[in-house]
Amino acid sequence: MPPAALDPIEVLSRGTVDVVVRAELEQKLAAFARGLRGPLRVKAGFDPTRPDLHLGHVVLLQKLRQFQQLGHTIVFLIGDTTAMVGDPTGQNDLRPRLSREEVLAAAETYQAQAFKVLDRDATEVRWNGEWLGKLSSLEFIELAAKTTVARIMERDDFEKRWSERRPIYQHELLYPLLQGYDSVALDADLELGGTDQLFNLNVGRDLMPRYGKPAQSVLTVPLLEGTDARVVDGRVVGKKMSKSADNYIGITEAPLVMFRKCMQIDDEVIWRYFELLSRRSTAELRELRAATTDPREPKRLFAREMVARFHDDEAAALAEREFASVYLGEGLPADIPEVSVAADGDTLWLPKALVAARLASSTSDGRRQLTDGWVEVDGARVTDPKHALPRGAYLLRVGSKNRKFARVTVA
RNA sequence: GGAGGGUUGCCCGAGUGGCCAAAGGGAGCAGACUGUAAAUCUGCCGGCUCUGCCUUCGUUGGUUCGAAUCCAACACCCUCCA
Repeated sequence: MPPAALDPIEVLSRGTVDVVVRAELEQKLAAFARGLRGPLRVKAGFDPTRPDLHLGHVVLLQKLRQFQQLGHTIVFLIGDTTAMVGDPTGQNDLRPRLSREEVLAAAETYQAQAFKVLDRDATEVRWNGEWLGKLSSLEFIELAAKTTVARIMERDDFEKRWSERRPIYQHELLYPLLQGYDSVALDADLELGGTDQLFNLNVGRDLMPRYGKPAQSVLTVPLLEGTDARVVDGRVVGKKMSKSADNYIGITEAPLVMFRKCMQIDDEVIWRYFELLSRRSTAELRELRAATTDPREPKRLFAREMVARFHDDEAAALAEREFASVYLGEGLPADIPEVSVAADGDTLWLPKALVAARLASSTSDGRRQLTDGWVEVDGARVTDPKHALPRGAYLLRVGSKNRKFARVTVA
């Protein structure tokens, strides 16, 4: 991808939601561009609890990357201490406390994945335990004295719970203060986060002048809609991408899986993905969209771009060919899961083989698949729910369009 | 503290003694049509080597030949009164 010189104004516009305060931030960027000041310290906090990054996380990482490309410094803050407090999410579920080892392991994976997007050399990695761990109770009280209850209660979630007389724990009120204090400790010039972080980011902005430091600017990026999103009346509608909703594209997923998931994105929604995730310029995308006659083409381009980015060009080319062969033709995927199962007597009942190969969730399910005609053994359809496989090796296929494969050895 | 309403499968929601593994919708899965998009249509959608059996309708116990349905106690949620 040609990393064309980035325009700071575009960085602030494309794929952003709130920019607080825009004029102020533009001024900081312009001052740097004219050599009147050093690079901005751009902070973003990461909760070291969810190690598997997907494209939704990439939206933020990519925005950070753009600031790196403009020459600024990214401060990648691992919230090892705040993770133990838990950001009040409005849910009343208390997050399980993580052990030190778990936090370290999660942070490790997180970084390994994040640096697929960020330039490690232009990134400063910090842990907030560094200063939060040292905060004395006196200092902590001082910190608390710098904001009012009214200010904290402005947060929608708190306001709502208060009016509904639902519990708000004191530590929840303190969380934004800790996050804000991070900005003080890091001398952040700008903090980035998802739209759901706007309040917390602004607390940091408010806090800094009270410590005699210039207020950080704040920029939020949208929470990417999942792969099941649709466009209704010209707007993208859908739940945010998440593993639990199973509407995600993980950046460590196999090339073929990634390619396929991209191809399954809605024709209109794909432009949202392009806007937030592609390295192509806005102008280029506009042209592409105008020139598109076959709606599959932009999806192929996007799929290729993502696979190339998280794997490499070769993998992307291969995934595209494999996709055409496996899902559009009669080819077999390169890696088919293999399992070996012990025969039950001399044979193995086919539904059990399907379960063992994880193609069916239960023997009842497997039996249904058979009677519904989904199953092929070595290329021949089998519909008898009592079918049993003698000892030997078999290639199982379930589904004809959206197919899944497994090699099973009955031993 | 008093009075009433509620708790059903992934979600919403019907069902008030057998015909209930439980209507209907949504989600999901597979298929047709396509371009592995959408929309539409069709089938499936608790488990079990399955024309049968087992477990499920907040929890526990009871009535009954038989309970998601009736009774009791308990838990949680909602509304009204104090």
